[in-house]
Amino acid sequence: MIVETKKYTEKQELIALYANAIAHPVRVAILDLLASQACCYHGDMAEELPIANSTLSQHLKVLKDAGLIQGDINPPKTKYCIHQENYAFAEELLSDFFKGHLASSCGEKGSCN
Amino acid sequence: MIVETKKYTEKQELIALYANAIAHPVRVAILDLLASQACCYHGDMAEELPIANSTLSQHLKVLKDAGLIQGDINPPKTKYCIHQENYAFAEELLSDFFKGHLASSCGEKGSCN
DNA sequence: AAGGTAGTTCGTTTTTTTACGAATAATTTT
DNA sequence: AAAATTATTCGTAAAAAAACGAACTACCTT
Repeated sequence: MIVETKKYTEKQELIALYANAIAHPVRVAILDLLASQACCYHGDMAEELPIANSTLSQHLKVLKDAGLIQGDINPPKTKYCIHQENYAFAEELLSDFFKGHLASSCGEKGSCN
Repeated sequence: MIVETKKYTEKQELIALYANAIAHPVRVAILDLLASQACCYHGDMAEELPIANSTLSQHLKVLKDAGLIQGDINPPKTKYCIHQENYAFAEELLSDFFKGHLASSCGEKGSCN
C-alpha cells in the first residue's frame, strides 16, 4: 500500500493559498476597490480595471475560491464584498508568518554577513 | 505618440510581487527553514524538501529576486538567509494592506448580507 | 414573446510556472 | 593533476495562469 506522505504542513499550504490569491496586481486592485466601497458590482469594477469582462470574472473566481471575497448573486447582477472572517484569518496567518521570521525572534540576527 | 498608462499603482504591484514570492508551499517551507536556523546552506534545505536540487535553486532564485532572501555565495557552497530589511518591509506592506481592508475601517460592515 | 441587461462559462491561444536530469562551474580534497 | 563536492544553469516537458471574444444564462422590460 502506498503511503501518501504529506509534503508540506497545513499551515504552509494555507499561507501559499492566500498569498497566491493576492499574487496578481489586478486582484490586489479588486480588493482595494471592494474595501473602499464596502462592496460593489462586477460592472463597477469592470469600469475601473483594464481587463476584459470575462477576465475579471476569472479573477473574482480565484478570490472567491480562496475565500477572501463573497458574491451576492442576484441575476443579472452580482454584488461582491470582502469576506470579513476569512480575510481576518488570512491577515493573522500571514502576519504571524512574517513576524515570526524577523530577526528579533531568531537566535542570531543578520546571520548572513 | 503612445502613452503607456500605468495599469496599477506601485503599491499594488509590490504587494503582488511579495505575495507571489510566497505563493508556493515550498517557498513558504524554505522561509520557515531559514528562519528556524537563522541561515542555512542549499544542501541543508535540499535534505528537508521533497524536490530536486535544480528545482530548489529555481525557488531560491524567485525568493532572491523578490528580495526576501540573500545568498552568501562561496563555491562550492552557498549560504542563504532572510533579508531582514526587505522582509520587514514586505511584512508591513502586506499587514497594512490587509488591516486597511477590515470592516472596522470600512464605512459599513458586513456589507454583503 | 422579444429584446435588453449584467455576468458567467466555454473554447482557445499565449505566457508563465514548476519540475527534472544532464551539463557546467568553482572550489577542495586526494 | 585528477577526482570529489556543491550548487547553478541549460534544455526540455508538462501543467497552470492569464487573457480574450463568443456563446450562454437568468432575470427585467417592453
